[in-house]
Amino acid sequence: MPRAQREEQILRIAEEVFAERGFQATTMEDIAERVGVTKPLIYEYFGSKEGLLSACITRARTQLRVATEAAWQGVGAEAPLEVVFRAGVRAFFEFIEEHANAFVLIQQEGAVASQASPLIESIREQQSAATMATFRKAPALAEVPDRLLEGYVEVIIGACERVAVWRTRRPGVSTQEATDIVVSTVWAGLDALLPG
Amino acid sequence: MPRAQREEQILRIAEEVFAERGFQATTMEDIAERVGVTKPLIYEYFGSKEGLLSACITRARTQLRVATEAAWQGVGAEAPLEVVFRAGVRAFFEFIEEHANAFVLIQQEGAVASQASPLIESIREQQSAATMATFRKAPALAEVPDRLLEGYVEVIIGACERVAVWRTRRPGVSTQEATDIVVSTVWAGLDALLPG
DNA sequence: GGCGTCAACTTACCATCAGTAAGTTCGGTC
DNA sequence: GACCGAACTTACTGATGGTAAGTTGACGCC
Repeated sequence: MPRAQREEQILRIAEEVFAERGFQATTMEDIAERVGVTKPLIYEYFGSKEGLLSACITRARTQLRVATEAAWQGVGAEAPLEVVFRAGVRAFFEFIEEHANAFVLIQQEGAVASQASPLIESIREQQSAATMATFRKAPALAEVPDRLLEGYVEVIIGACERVAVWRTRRPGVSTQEATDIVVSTVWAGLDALLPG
Repeated sequence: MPRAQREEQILRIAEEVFAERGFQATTMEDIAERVGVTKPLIYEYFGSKEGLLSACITRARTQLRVATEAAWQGVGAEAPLEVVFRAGVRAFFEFIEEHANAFVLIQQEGAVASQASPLIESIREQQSAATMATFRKAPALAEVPDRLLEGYVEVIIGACERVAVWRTRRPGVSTQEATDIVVSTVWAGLDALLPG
């Protein structure tokens, strides 16, 4: 099997196994066996156990970024800020629903590995930065100082993550409802920043 | 040295070492050496490496609970909801500032260990439950359905955590400012729930 | 004052698993 | 049909989590 294809397969399976058993409890041979190869091949491709986890996380990060960008694209650049904001939040909850594995992985493996922790943090930073960029484009928010806006964006990122976790314990809550909770809580505060 | 005292010493040092190097990179002998005993004694007292981490986290959870309760106590039960709310948020940021070690530990070791992840989650749940209980006492929120209120509480917990992390990258932000960001963002949404 | 006993602690060991060195196989290319 | 490089394996090492079997010493008790 060509390398690129094998790597993709390993990543898919590793994400699954890590999510099931946790990083620590998973051995490289567990994964190798399930893929149908032997350990050294995985070391050849990913360097170490942490390297493999890192690759899984990086993959998830890219997928989330693509999904978020698509959502904003879909709503159009000239839509009112609230609509853009809502589209991004909604895309997040839909992404989580579709990639439950990746979410469990990230949720559970906050940082077994010294490398993983910053990487997971980098997912949040990616989302913060993207949200900042979107807000910065809105003329209504032009006057708001950077630092304050950054703080608000952090509130949003934290709120989304926590509500997503809460949803896993409350399966009745739809993505729509989750979106509404975040938007309605935070929007009023954000709205107060707008002139008038 | 009597057991209770030795256990406390081990916990203090373990929290330090775990926070410094990360859970995985820390060996039981690192800790034993720094304490001035040998490995098996720590196993005798805490059962396993995960058991030791769990004990560290549980300790931090208790400390946070005590700090939060003290803050609410201090403000009085009849204070307006916003005042009580603000006191809790502020206590959180002050706690984080005083217990940077514990916060790094929890932040970094989201879940090396299968046992640790639910325990860290239980800290958030402890804070959610306490906040829920406080809100439920407020007559103004009596009409709000449980599930919606739960969602709002999750937003608050997530916002606090994320802003706390953000602060570690932005050392200029005071606890007062962090409190203001969370309260001003979320309060407007919460206020909208109040009748009138 | 010796004797038992229990808590605090150590020495010496095992088992597992991350990581590696040295191949082997095989498909394509000249 | 000899060469070469990519994909892959066998067989090993070393570190470290965890444990079994002591040792030491303080304290109570007759």
